[in-house]
Amino acid sequence: MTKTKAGPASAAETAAAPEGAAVKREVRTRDPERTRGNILAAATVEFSSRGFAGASIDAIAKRSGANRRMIYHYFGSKRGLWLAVLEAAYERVRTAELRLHLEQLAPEKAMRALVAFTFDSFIGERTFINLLNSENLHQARHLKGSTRIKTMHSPLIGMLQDILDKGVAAGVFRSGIDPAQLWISIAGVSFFYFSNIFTLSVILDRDLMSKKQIAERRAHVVDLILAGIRA
Amino acid sequence: MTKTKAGPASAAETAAAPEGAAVKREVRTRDPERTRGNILAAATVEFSSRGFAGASIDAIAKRSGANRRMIYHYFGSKRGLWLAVLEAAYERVRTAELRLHLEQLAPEKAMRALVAFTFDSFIGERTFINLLNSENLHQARHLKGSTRIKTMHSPLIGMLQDILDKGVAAGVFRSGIDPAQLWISIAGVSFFYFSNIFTLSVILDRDLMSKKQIAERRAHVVDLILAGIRA
Amino acid sequence: MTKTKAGPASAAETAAAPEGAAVKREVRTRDPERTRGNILAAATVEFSSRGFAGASIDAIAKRSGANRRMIYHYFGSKRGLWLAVLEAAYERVRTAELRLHLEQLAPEKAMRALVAFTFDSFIGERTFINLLNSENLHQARHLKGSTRIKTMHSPLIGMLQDILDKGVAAGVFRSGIDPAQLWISIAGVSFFYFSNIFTLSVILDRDLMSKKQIAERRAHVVDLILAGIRA
Amino acid sequence: MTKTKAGPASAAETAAAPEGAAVKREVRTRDPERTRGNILAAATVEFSSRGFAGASIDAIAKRSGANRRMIYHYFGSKRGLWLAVLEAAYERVRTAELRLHLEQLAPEKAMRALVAFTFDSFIGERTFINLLNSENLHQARHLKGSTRIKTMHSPLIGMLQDILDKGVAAGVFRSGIDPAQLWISIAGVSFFYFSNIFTLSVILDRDLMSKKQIAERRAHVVDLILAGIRA
DNA sequence: TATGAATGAGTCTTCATTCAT
DNA sequence: GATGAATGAAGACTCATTCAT
Repeated sequence: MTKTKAGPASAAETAAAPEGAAVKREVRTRDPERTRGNILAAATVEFSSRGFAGASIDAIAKRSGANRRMIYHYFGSKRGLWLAVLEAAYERVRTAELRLHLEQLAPEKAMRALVAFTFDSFIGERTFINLLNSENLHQARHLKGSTRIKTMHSPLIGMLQDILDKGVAAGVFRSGIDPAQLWISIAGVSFFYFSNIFTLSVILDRDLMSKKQIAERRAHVVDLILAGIRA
Repeated sequence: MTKTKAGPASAAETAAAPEGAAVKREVRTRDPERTRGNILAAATVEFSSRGFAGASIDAIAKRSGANRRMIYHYFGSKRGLWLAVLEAAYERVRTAELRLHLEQLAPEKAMRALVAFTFDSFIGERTFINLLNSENLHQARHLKGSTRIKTMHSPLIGMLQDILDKGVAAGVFRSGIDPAQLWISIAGVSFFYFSNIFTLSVILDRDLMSKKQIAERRAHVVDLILAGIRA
Repeated sequence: MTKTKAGPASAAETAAAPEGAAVKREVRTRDPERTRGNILAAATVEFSSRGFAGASIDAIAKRSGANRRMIYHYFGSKRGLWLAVLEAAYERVRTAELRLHLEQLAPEKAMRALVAFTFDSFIGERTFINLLNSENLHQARHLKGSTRIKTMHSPLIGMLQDILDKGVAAGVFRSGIDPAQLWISIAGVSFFYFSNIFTLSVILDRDLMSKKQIAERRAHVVDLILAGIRA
Repeated sequence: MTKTKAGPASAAETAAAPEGAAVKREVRTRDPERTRGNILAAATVEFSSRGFAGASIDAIAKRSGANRRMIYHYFGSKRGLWLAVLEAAYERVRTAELRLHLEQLAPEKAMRALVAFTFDSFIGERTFINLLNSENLHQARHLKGSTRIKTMHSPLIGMLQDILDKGVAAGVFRSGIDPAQLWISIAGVSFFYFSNIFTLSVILDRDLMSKKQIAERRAHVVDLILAGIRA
């Protein structure tokens, strides 16, 4: 993201910009890449914590340390900014998924790892959850128009297919399981827990945010899925 | 628009107001119950389709056919109205759950019925999903203050406990399954599909809203859960 | 315009509101008719002196002494306000025209009076001129939608027809003159002088605003038209 | 968008830029005359169709294909640009007037030609009309400061004087007519028709833009003026 | 109970203009 | 000569809420 523009002063500046915090720079040099990045980071926080309608351009500008006008310069509109935030979030998730290497593992171990990875990816990260919920509230209006996201296919489904095939061949998994359906289920049992963690905590009268509860949930999820596909 | 003060003919008119539709009455008699109900119905639509921040008091007033001031009269504030909407939604869900009678069924059949019921309860109903997502976006701020909802415990968990116990005794289910965790899983695999149906449809490039896809999902969900708890 | 609402205090209040000036009232009682009127008066000044785009809702609100929000309450939008201003202006002009009684006069005298009246109606009144020019800049977009203005036909054309007929019968006017064309000409020779008075003053290097120049113009206009239709 | 520094092919390209159209060039060479001209053409369109306040520097920049900054480079400010547009418009009109040669014609024929020429000069050209109206809205603020325009006296008034003198000498025109007043009248009966063509069409319920109506108007105007000055 | 009038702070967005390169 | 980045003020319009009747 950072464009090294090789000025003598720039090295120090690009060093540490606390992401998400309001940025105050003494030296206001020109750095479009940085300005754009700051806005995007600020918008991600605001949008994900308040929803699309609840977030305000003003607050985003303030948080990013940039001028309000710059948002329109770089992103055109509130919706344009939202889309950029969404795309960046998807990209981050997909990138993380790509770092997962399960080819060498035995089917059962691989599946355990994949489920656990999916579960863990939601811990301490409401950002993506909230963005997804908001986008679904708007019926994926923005996502539909994004060619960029459409081409970012999740590698997880391909991995699942491979693992399932190997497991079936090894006689440990039952056959006939649609990997896409299974992926939705794995994501679902994890996502729902974190997405609805606040209301569920009230309804069930438990603190689902606690480490203990999360660990229990993790174990349950892995067990349930593994048992669910066993031969 | 024309206002005629309570004539003798008005009694018949107050009878049936189609809930959820914008109400246009020639004769506007005084009918607190009705006014309140109209506002609540209108607010449910607006809140669930636009989220808390996205919904406007004005739009709700217009849709309900009531005066803007009446909203404050009956519900105090936007947040008060939101809470009332939320409570009513929970109540509707709980009431539906109570109509479910699984006691006489064999454990497996009962479990299948319960999973299917949960799944079906989300079909064609984004209202509750959206309300829940919005409430979680706000970290259950309103729910926490509602004594009414806190006492409305879902009967499903109790049912699950019974079914699991019977199944374990009959040797068809494995033991050691936490009914609350299982309930979250059942809800999760169903909820996530419908909650994220728009983004998932784009990402997976399938029309998940189609009857065929929903039927497939339903079968997968029931199978997965049943297999997941089998002895 | 003033709606006498027969409260004991209202009499004093409705007395003298200096039209067009910023209104500051100590007692801020409710008086919709008055608020609406104040806004309309303020908008007329702003719109006519700055054009549609140049006028600002804020300035109109300030000048009217009303809240900015009230403008939207009463007129819906800037364009709605503009239309109301335009309609009121047309109404004032038509009303003035109706006070003209030329039936008893001899044809030549009547025609002189009508031309002079038309000319005089533009003296010291840029309001209507500017509104018309702005509306034409926008291709009569608003006027087209106004049923109210469409029904306000100018009585002048009918009068012209009568005068022409009588003059032809008396042998003082030539026949075959279209009253509508003549009306456009009478209006044109007067309107253009006042509408373009500033640029013409510069180009011709004369102060066309001076009383002397205006008197000369008036004489020329009356003479030209009279000579132009003479038999 | 791609910027290629002055290649050998660029010479041919700078030849003919269709004035008034948005310019898209692959090769963007340095051509001050052209850039200035493009801006001026774009500004003429924007200003004349939206008025001074309604036009935006941004839109002009976009339409001209030039950089926003260039406008300030060449014209200093929005007002400076407006003045340049106004001056160019006047120049075009004056140049057209100079091409009119009436010296050889008999007084009546010459006068007819002059009136018809004036009338025709407004057909299909709202540009100048709108610019004049806007400038008058601002009380000729910019025109007053333009030494250039002040020296561009309309040759028409001189021509009128000559024709009137010849006509009086020949006994066909009455004496004592001020050529400046007559010029204003000739312009007025023509200008007003076209300037207010939209509102008049609505009010009179006729399509004054139609060829038939314009022809009728032209005949009326010529006849009226000729009759108006006849001896 | 019910209503429309009224408010001030807020919304997103665009304005003309200047700065650094 | 030419460009894109950056700015603060202003644009129209909507917000949730309260007041007077």
